[in-house]
Amino acid sequence: MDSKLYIYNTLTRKKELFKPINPPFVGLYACGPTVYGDAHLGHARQAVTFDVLFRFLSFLGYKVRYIRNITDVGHLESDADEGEDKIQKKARIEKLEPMEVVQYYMNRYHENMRQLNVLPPSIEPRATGHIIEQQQLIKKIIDAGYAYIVNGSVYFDVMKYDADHHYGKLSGRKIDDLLSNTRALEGQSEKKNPLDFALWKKADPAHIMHWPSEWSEGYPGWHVECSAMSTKYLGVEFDIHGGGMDLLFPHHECEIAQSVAGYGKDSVRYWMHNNMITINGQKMGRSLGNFITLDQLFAGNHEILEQSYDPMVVRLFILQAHYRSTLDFSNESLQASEKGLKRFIQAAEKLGKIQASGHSTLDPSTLGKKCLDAMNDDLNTPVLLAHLFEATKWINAISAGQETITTNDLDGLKKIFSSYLSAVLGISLTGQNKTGDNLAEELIRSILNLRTEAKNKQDFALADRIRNELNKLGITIKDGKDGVEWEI
RNA sequence: GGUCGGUUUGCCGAGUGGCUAGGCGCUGGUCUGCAAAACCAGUUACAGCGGUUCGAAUCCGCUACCGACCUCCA
Repeated sequence: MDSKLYIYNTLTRKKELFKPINPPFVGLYACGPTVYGDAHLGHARQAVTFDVLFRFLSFLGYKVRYIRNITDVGHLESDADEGEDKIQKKARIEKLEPMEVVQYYMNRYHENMRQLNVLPPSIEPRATGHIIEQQQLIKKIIDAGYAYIVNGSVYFDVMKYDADHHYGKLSGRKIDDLLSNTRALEGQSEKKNPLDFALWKKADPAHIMHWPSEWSEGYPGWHVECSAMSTKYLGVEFDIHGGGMDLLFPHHECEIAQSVAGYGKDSVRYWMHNNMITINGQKMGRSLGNFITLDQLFAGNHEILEQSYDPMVVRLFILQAHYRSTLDFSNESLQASEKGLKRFIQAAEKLGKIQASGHSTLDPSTLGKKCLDAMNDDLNTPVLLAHLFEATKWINAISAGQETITTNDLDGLKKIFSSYLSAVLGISLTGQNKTGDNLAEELIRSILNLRTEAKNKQDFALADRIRNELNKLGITIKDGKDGVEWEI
């Protein structure tokens, strides 16, 4: 395994040569969603980013164990470890079991991932299924002296930890700065210090999800699940841990502290963080309420969407930017990606029909290396795509008879398309660019446009005929002052 | 306020001390009954001001603006 993959390590703020701890095995962990709402574009970016990493490592020949968790308990709504569990809140509002909420949104998440051609991870552990592992880790941290118990809750002692190690080394924070910036809730906190975070919380009587423990009937804190589950399946030390940049602090910082405190060493070799999707220059986020869900995107069902977008279009849109840059949502950009995808699909079709010749007028021999170099450079998917677009230009030229290619070179070209575009980037080129539903909608829309034209020409006989024909199919037409509406 | 990051051609978005990123759009062309589609060609920018350098969009400094994190968030 002699790869030259460089990845940007948030811990060192540098691109580093990737060396697995136990080649050819690679352990990869990425923070998945908290399932209390539909997945949005930001979740798609996280999932696609680490899916591509998973695919590329596998492509390079590594045996990758990819863990992507589902958070189904434990994240509270407000700061200072107070407030209501989000899943519980949803359950209370909708009169469901918390596990029903979890199952519902998890199913929908999986469906969205399938649509985006995101491969299932090797293991998808859930926090509620690893309460014991979390308790074991908490116990280790207590035994090591880095946690204290108050009224049945267990808190991580950040000051004590920082005295021995360095709390803030991932996010570049200093404990003094953090302290001067905490919005401390004076008085009622059980914590010794506002920076301390909960490892285990005693459940108040209204709390639905709780488990027995030696400290109290309660539930695990925000950050333990990832530390417990990653090390359970990947070992105390593993290769890569990823997630969104917004998890960098405090979530991942706390994970490091927990590992060092509990296991006596850092668990993670390479920390990777994908950047945010922005909308009008501002971060898209659940808490900001400015997000577009994937279902809305795929259906065109949101006021700022001019049309629906195929999941593959969304995937290509995401991959046309580097994962560490912010990516701004706009209809124009998505539409540009839609055209680009079409270009790839048509090139792939042509590629299957090209006849080889005695000699090549183009030299595709270096293309494979360029593609590999792009990916090796911290997963530079936009550059890889640029090379692949270059290849489509060649394919078009060969197809038009302007250039010729040998069987050998043709095979090479085909191989590059299938390995990089399909296998590594996960762009599916089946040509099923539109779902059946979207196609039907567009057919109806174009028929209605014909009718509008007829009406404009005073050809009411034709216009009425179209309406009657559609009526027979159960489609009702409603002429309004803002245009034609229809429903089935 | 602290920490970090960004400012690239009409839009999105890579990149690098000297050589065309790419996609979309636009313009022109090929094709075509017309149109569309498709294809081909053209479209050379790097916030401002200083500095380092033979040479900087690329390194350094300052200024302006934008954003992220510091509270749950992918």
